[in-house]
Amino acid sequence: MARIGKPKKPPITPRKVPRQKRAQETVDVILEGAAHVLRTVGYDALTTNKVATAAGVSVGSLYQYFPSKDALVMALMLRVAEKQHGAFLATHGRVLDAPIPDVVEAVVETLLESHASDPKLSEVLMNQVPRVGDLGEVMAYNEEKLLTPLHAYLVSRRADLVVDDLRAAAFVLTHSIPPLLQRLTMSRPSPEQRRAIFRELNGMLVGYLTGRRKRGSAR
Amino acid sequence: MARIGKPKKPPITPRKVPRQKRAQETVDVILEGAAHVLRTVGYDALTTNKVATAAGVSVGSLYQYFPSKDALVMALMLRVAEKQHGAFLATHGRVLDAPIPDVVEAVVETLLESHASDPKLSEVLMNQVPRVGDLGEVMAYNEEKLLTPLHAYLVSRRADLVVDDLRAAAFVLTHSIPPLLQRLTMSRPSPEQRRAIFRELNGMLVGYLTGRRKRGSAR
Amino acid sequence: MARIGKPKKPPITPRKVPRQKRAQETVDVILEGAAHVLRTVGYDALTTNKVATAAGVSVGSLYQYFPSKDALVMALMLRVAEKQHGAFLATHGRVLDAPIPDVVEAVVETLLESHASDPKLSEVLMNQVPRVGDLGEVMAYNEEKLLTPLHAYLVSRRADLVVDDLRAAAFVLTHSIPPLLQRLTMSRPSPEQRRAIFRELNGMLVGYLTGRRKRGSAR
Amino acid sequence: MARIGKPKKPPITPRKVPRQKRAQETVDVILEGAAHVLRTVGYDALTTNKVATAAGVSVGSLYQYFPSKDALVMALMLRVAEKQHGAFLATHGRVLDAPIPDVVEAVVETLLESHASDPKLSEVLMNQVPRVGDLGEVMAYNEEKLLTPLHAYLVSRRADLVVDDLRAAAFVLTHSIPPLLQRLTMSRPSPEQRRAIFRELNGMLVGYLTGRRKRGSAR
DNA sequence: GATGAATGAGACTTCATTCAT
DNA sequence: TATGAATGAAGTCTCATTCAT
Repeated sequence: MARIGKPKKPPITPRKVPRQKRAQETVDVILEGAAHVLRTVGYDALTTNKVATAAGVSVGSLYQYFPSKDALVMALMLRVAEKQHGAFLATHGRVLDAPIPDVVEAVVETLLESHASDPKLSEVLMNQVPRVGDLGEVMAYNEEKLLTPLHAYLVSRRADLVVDDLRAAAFVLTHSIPPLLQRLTMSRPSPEQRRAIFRELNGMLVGYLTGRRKRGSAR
Repeated sequence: MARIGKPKKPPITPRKVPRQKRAQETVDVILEGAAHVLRTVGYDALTTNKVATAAGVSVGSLYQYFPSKDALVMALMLRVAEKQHGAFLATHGRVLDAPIPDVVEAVVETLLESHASDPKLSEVLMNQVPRVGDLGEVMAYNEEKLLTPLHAYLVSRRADLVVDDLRAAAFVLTHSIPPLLQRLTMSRPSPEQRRAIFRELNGMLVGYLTGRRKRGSAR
Repeated sequence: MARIGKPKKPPITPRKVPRQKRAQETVDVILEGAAHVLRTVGYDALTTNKVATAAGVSVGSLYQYFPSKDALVMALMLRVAEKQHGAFLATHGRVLDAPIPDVVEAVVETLLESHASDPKLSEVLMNQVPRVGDLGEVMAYNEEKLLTPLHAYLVSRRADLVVDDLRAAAFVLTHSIPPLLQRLTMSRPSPEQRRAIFRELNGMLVGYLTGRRKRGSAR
Repeated sequence: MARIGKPKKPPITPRKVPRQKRAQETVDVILEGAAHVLRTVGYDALTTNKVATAAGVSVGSLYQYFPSKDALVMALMLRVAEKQHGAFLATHGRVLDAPIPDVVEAVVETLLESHASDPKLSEVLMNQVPRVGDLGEVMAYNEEKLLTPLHAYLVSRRADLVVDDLRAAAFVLTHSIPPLLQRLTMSRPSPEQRRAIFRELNGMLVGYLTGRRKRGSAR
């Protein structure tokens, strides 16, 4: 009575790289459709047919480029993450040599804004997509992406910091700030609340890194 | 692994409150079955039939006590959260009057341990259960539970703190520390790594709250 | 660009052995439905939904007992083959000690009739079911079933035979007669044609085995 | 492996007769592609796209020459059958006047070898292609092709035969020998087994036709 | 109350065929 | 004429939930 396990999820890597312009457009259109469906009905209720309809293409076309529902969602996640990471790197690069409090403020602001630019999509991606299998790996990978440049930055500014273990510090920052900002966005705060929390967070980080509570404060 | 949109969205409150001992036992057995299935195959592959089998009861009996799959998972989540919250409250109550660094250390330790007691189940519950609908509300509610006692605590120790906005501070702490600890557990760190990160986190929190980097440090 | 092969056909062994009377009835009803669909539209156009409808049950019930379309067809093939084999064994047993020409005639007659009793189903089973994978193995197995008793019979009557290599003879007979009879049935011969061919075949076999063309012929 | 009922049942005759050399080459290339795919993955997994890829042309081009998948497979079957029939006719013509045992041996040998030249393709064609609709007709037609020359031969040698009903005899021979040889090839026999079976078969046929067990045997 | 067989909507995915470029 | 992207009907199979026994 051979009982056979679940039949191997379909692959998740893109099925074919679009070569023609039309094909690339189709891919874009599908991803936009996926984003729309995700925002509208969430991950669980997303179906490949809904996405195809929303994108104005046939399911067949969708499967031409994405071998499975999860491959589609993954591609969208990667695209979003790339955009967010790009924003982070840009800001980070711009303020590299600024005083630490300015860096903290700019970076936190940027991270916050990357959720805010498409809050519903971010929320769904963070809260509804199950962190399992390939999807889970991609999410973990996306979160880890902050770690390396952050650690490098801490090292480069070591002289200005009071932190003992830079690697551990990078871990703490990488894994506590983004979730916090995500929950902040989710909680739809009033502008005052937002500002207050933003200020507290900045204060905590600056104090943690430099030992000083505030810009120029000698306490 | 087709996740199917629930057809009718049945009620989510327990169908009947078990009054008799045997009934309560059945409920326990079912919840243990659910926990087992969750640990074993994850949320997506959990089916009510698997749970019933794991629990050694029939699906029919399961539906006698839980009107839907979500009600079942929710009940389990509540039970786990209650246990974790109880541990938090116990620790918190025990150290109420201790020096702040001791409180921080004790509480962080407790939170960390509540994942460690059943890591696989915690992981699945945190990472795979979609935060949507009733389930999402329960999860948000569980996370928020920390906020009130934490805020009350900050108020009670206001004199010892350098924090400006206690409510905002409570928000920051409530929503950054648990995710961090969850990710720490997930990353299966070596004991040294774990200790280092633990130390950094404590340092950050104590510094943030008291303005002093370390216990007794005057810096 | 990982290209992944076909996603492992679902298992083909029965999913559960029916324990209750109702369940056994359902299984029977489903197999009858499958036979009906096979006769009506053939293997290629058989769908699990059509079978379920024809059987008056839901697809779900079908999948409760047969994990895939091919498992269903296979179960039916086994059932049919068993019946045919039973008929063969009965006849064979009955005439064991009769003169060889009588045995040949009786056995050929029986084999021919087992196609004739449900010619359309036999035809579909023989001609449309692809002999691949598990299905192919079952078909080969069914064909081979004749070999063993036939060989045993030849051995037991060795004294009366002029055949050199009994094993090779069994192979030749096993693999030439059934296909011939199947094609005979398929060709919807007139009774005279049928009788003529039947006579030729018997003549060929008796001559081959005994060296004599006809019953009592000394030629 | 969903076999999908063809929606519209398009015509099955070649869409255009290739007049130009280049077109004929394309047709050849496509048929070779089809043969390759058949050998490699079998009939069920054959898709027009796979064939086109294997042939190095586009699907569009394939449909330029073959109006449907079945037309394509049919064309290939006809081509193979023609080759096999040609070999049979050649041998048959060559030994027309030889002693019957020589004819039997030569013809059986030739038939056996026509499977052996491309065994995998033969196997797929015989075992996996459903004998339905046009495809079924072509296969039946291919099998029948032997009947006419065989009957003519028997008539021409009537004087040397002990057979009563030449038409019935032709039917028996036509429909029993090829399937037997096909199963012999399929069973991958050792050379000895092959020879033994070959000998038995020849013995049976010669005995049947001439009444003598062996070449020159007076028995 | 318990059991577990039955239900059936609906998800995912494939692939023969078409047609704009 | 060749190309290959697009189409979409249709098939297989799952699983939350019900209900007769």
